[in-house]
Formats: sequence, C-alpha cells, structure tokens
Amino acid sequence: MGRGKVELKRIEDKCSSQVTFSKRRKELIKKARELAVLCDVELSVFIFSGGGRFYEFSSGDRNFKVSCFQAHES
Amino acid sequence: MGRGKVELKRIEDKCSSQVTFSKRRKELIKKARELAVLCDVELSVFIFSGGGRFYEFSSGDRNFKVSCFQAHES
DNA sequence: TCTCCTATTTATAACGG
DNA sequence: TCCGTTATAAATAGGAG
Repeated sequence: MGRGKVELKRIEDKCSSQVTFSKRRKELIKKARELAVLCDVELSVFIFSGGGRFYEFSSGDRNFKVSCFQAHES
Repeated sequence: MGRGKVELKRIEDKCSSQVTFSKRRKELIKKARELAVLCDVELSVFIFSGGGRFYEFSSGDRNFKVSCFQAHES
C-alpha cells in the first residue's frame, strides 16, 4: 500500500524496518481488536521483537493466561 | 472499507458475523504473517471463536510452545 | 463456507518535522 | 519515537453464484 508496492521480504534497512514495525504492529492490533468486537470472539496477539520487547493484545471476558516458552533448537 | 463504513460494534446478525469473521480472520493472519516476515519478528495470533473453534498463526525460527489456559472467573 | 465482483473505505510507504 | 500529508495499494462490505 502507499507509494510503492510492498515486497514480502525482510526489510534490511534497520530504520525502515523499525518504522514499518511500529506502524504495522499498531494496525495489526487495531485489526485484532476490531475482529474481537465485531465478531464477538476472543483472541490474543503476541509479538516478540528482535530487541527483546514484547507486545500483547488480548480480548475476552474471561482472562487468558498464556505461558510462552521459547524452545531453542532441540 | 467496502460499500459501507464499518461501525465498531458487535454484529448481531449471525450470518453477517460469520462472513465478516471469515474474511477478517484470514486477513488478520495475513497481516500478521507480513509483519513477521517484513520486520523479522516472531509473533503468534490465537483466535477462539464462539463455536469453540480455534485458529492459530505462529511465526518464528524457534518454535514457540504456547499453553493456553482459560481461567474462568476466579 | 468459498469465489468473484466492485464501489468505497482504509492502510501505508515515503516523506517532512 | 510520534504526528501529518499524500498518492497509491490493499482491504472489505455487500451482493451474487
């Protein structure tokens, strides 16, 4: 979308990647929230950024407790 | 988007809700996949539909093992 | 539930600040 | 990082099959 067509490959440029991540992360969570509200479903989105930051969105009347384990190559 | 502006409230009509859920769920996961690829981040999306169905998307070089517990009102 | 269609709304890339 | 702007790409509501 936007000024150019997006190519589905890793954005090498750190700065561009950061900007895109910030924008798309926000919109993904917005879409998730919309889906939850519109269709009355419960959902969770977990995002683990390379910098070690963690972003989460969870909907639901009941609380979801989600434990995440990163299984390093076994 | 589309022919009418979307109103952010629960879609009461079962049929419309189902159709919207199907379309938006698909696109949400597509967006999630794009974000993961473009920005090289790991993420997971879990969707629990009212009908008891479960939809999931997880990215990542490492495998994420996610255990989900639904905590009924405690 | 899926596909196809299309008018319309939204998202967003690229930029400046 | 956030906030705007703008041209363009993409999503999607509503309908038909």
